[in-house]
Amino acid sequence: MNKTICQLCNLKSDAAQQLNEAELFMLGENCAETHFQPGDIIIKQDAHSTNVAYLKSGLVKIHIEGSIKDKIIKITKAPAYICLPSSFGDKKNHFSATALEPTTVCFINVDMFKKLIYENGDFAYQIILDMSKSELQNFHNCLNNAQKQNIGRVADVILFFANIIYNSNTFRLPVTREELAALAGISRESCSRIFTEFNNDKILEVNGRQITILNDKLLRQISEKG
Amino acid sequence: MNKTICQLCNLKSDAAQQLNEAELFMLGENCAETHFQPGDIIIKQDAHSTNVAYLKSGLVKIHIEGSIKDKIIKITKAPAYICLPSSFGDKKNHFSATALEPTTVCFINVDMFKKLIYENGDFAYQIILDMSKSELQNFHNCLNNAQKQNIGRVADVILFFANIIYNSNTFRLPVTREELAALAGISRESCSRIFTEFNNDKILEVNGRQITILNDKLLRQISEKG
DNA sequence: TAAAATATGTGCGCTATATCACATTATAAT
DNA sequence: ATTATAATGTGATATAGCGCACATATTTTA
Repeated sequence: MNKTICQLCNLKSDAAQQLNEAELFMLGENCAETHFQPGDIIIKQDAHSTNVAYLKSGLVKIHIEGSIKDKIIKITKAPAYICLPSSFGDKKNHFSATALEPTTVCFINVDMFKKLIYENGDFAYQIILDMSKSELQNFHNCLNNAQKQNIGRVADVILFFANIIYNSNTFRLPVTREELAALAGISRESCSRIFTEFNNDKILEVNGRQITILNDKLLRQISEKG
Repeated sequence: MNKTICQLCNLKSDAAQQLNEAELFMLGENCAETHFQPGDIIIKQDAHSTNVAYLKSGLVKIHIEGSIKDKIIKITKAPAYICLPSSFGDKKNHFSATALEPTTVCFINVDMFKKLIYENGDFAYQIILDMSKSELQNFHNCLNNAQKQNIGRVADVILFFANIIYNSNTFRLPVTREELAALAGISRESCSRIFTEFNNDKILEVNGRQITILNDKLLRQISEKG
């Protein structure tokens, strides 16, 4: 396992910022930094999980492979631990994670991670805080998808990219229409039609994957009303 | 705040079982045991959250009040911490919790709870383990609801009561048809029709809320196929 | 640069399911 | 016991959105 120098890292997680020099050294000794290109699989569903994955930089999709279609659970940007719950308990990956942009991941030995939880209360608390926020976010997503109709879901996804991922009203989608549909939980065709509609109604300017939000207010209304 | 004697409690959570005498004493000093009857509100959505809620005995529904309809997120039986993620971070209840059966809840001061996380690594680790399992379960539920059609969702809910809650093929539903529909994410009418169908097809014997599973195998198939 | 493979757009019919309307039956309140 | 209230069942209707089929455009590979 390639060793990493965590002490010098300026992209530490909130939790790792609670660690002292000695703990950071230990962490580095049990940590492997790996780079991924778009499309590379970072975590493979159903595989044995022996490491905690910390997303140091980049963007990934968390997805689950069904019999036919792939369902995208969520899109996560750095910094974040990904698929943390899979690392505990049954030690099996419940989901896959695939890079959408060039991405750096630190794989941390799960026993070392546990040791840090046991020995550093501040670290443990930060992990719990992270998991709490993540879980509430997930619930929010699930409910949105459960209650809204297609147009609202697509509006949601666009606002998510604009506000959470890129902090800009102009951005290039990191996913295909098919993936966007899988994230919104709708069919590719419906997704396509809604993009056309948004473009015609001057809510978006759509140029392939290049998106500009023209009518933010209306888009929000659509997202809220469902 | 009524004091509780946690040392003598034989319904301790996995986490609390990691505590020593002194810690259990402290816990008891910052803990109020309260009883609820079916229909009683245990946690109110949007209210300020100052306590962690431990479900010592009984059964509750976790739900979110929409503008018109109520969506039931999940049903949780004792022993379990409920709405834990709401207690951290923004300290606001994101969901409501309502008793479905006579229920006992221990409200634990959140600062005491944090203190235990900071000071006892085994306690912290158990909490993380609990949250991990709970989150994976939630994901599973969300995905089911996202991908299955109505008949599969209803089959799911019935199997959930039989296998997870009551461990029996004969049981009395603790919820109305309307609530069951809100849990499955479908309309009351559709739910009603599916019950009739299951009864006609001799998959279930339905007598109001009294349910007997007659054809477990078929019910599982329906649940899996969606 | 050509060819193959993906990705995307769009018309059309079908079906699952929500919703309305109302009858009927339980349950709670007086 | 009797009324009021809530819960449940069921027919009829409307429609959102899926899936198919195929055209077109874009990207990748050879």
